[in-house]
Parts: sequence; structure tokens; C-alpha cells
Amino acid sequence: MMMEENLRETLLGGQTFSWREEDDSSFSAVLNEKVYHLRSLEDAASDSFLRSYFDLDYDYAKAAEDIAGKDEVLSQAVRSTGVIRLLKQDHWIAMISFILSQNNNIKRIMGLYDRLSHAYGHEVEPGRFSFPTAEELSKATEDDLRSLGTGFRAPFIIDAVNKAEILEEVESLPFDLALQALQRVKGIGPKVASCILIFSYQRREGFPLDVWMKKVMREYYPDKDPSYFHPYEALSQQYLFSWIRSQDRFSGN
DNA sequence: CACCAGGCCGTGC
DNA sequence: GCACGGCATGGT
Repeated sequence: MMMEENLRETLLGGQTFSWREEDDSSFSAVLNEKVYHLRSLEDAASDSFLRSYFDLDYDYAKAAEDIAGKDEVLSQAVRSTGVIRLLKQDHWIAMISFILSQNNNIKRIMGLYDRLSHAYGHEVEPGRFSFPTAEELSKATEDDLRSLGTGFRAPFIIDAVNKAEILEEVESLPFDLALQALQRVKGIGPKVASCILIFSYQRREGFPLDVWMKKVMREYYPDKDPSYFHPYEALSQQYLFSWIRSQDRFSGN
């Protein structure tokens, strides 16, 4: 079974909030002090940063087939979605992104991401701004952040700026301790911590339970826990998440 | 008007 | 330990 790469789902499906779809259906993002433009995954192969970012050395097509073979629900989820990847994002960007994500929707998270970039990042090309570093974001007060629309997440962002050194500590910690370390930041609980570990530390044993995934588990896996999906916990979760959201035609995202 | 969004915090028991 | 309300903001 040959499955097609679903770059759109990888870039816009909720594991990163850095990418935007252009009118010509290409994708662009400001990363690594540059503006990247992509039409397909092949465009990433010649760039060393993107090769790593898209985890090109991992065989996601084989993983998709393994996952699809696990049970009927996963088979349906994988076949209806196509191959999706787990990105290697910057730790800091992932931490702030998923703090922004709590009790929020993808469209609005992207809007906040852009406003933070414009207000506190730097211009790498006319009109294109990088996501602010921790030092750049340290210039923002809580009121500044609220005025950008972050709402009750503003103090969480301030706390993340002050505890950014945790991101280095996490590198050497096993999964459970890494999960605990990240939760020392206010506004980071189990779900947000799991997303940071999966989408920027390649910790594939993570299995974030958001409102959508709780529904999936309740309806299709009532007597199972995340270890059922081993060794593809994180990737299975991402397929199920994409699938259940695509089922809901009125989810406006 | 209500209810929801890739949740978490503080409180009460 | 677990249940519950509150929370900023914008969309449906």
C-alpha cells in the first residue's frame, strides 16, 4: 500500500503554528532566521535545516503502514489522512506555542503567534518576522501580552520566559521526569508538556489527551491506555487527532 | 443568547 | 487523591 504524503496536515494540523498556506497552495514560514517556501517535501531535501526539521531520515511511510495494521480504527485514520510526520521544532517556539494552545483553537493560536512575532520578533525579510526569542519576549509586560489577545495566558508566558532554562535541562531527562520538569512552568500541564516533548524533543512515547482525543479514547478505545499504541504512541495520537477532527465538518478549523 | 476551542489553576472536599 | 468553576478572546 503506497500512501501519499500529507504535507498540509503536517504543517497546518496543529503540531506547529509557524506555517501559512499561500494563495498558490505553497507553504511558508519564518524559521532559522530565514523565510522558507515549500511546495512539496522534496523542496526540503536540499536544505540541511529543513532535512532535520522534517525528520527526513525517519521512514514515516513504513510507520504509517505499521500503525494502519494495528486495528480497524487506526487503519481508517491513516488511510483517510495520508502520511503525516512529527516535526523537530525549536523547543522555545514549541513551549510558547502550546501554552497559547490551551482552551483555544488553531486559527486563533496562529493569529497570536503572528502578533507575537510582529511585536517582539525581528524582521528577516520585509514584512516577515521571526518568532521572538526568550530574550526578545522578556521585554513584554503582562499587560503588553494581554493587549495582543493572549488573555489569561499572559502570566504563563511571563513565567515561561523566566524559566526558559528548563528547556535545556529537559534534554537529558527521561520522559516522565521531563514531563514533570516542564510542568514547573505555570500554564503547562500534562497535555501541553506532552506536546512540547513530542513536537520538539522527538519523544515518541508521548500521547497528549485533549478534548478530541478524550472523545476518541472514550468511543473507540474504552478499555485501552496509551501503551496500547506502543511504539507509535505519539504518531498514532496524531493520526487519530487528525481523523476525528476531519469527521467533524463544522469544526471551523 | 448560548457554547466551544489541541487545558490549567485554585479551591474544596 | 478527584471534582468543579473560572478563565480572555473570538468564532459559530
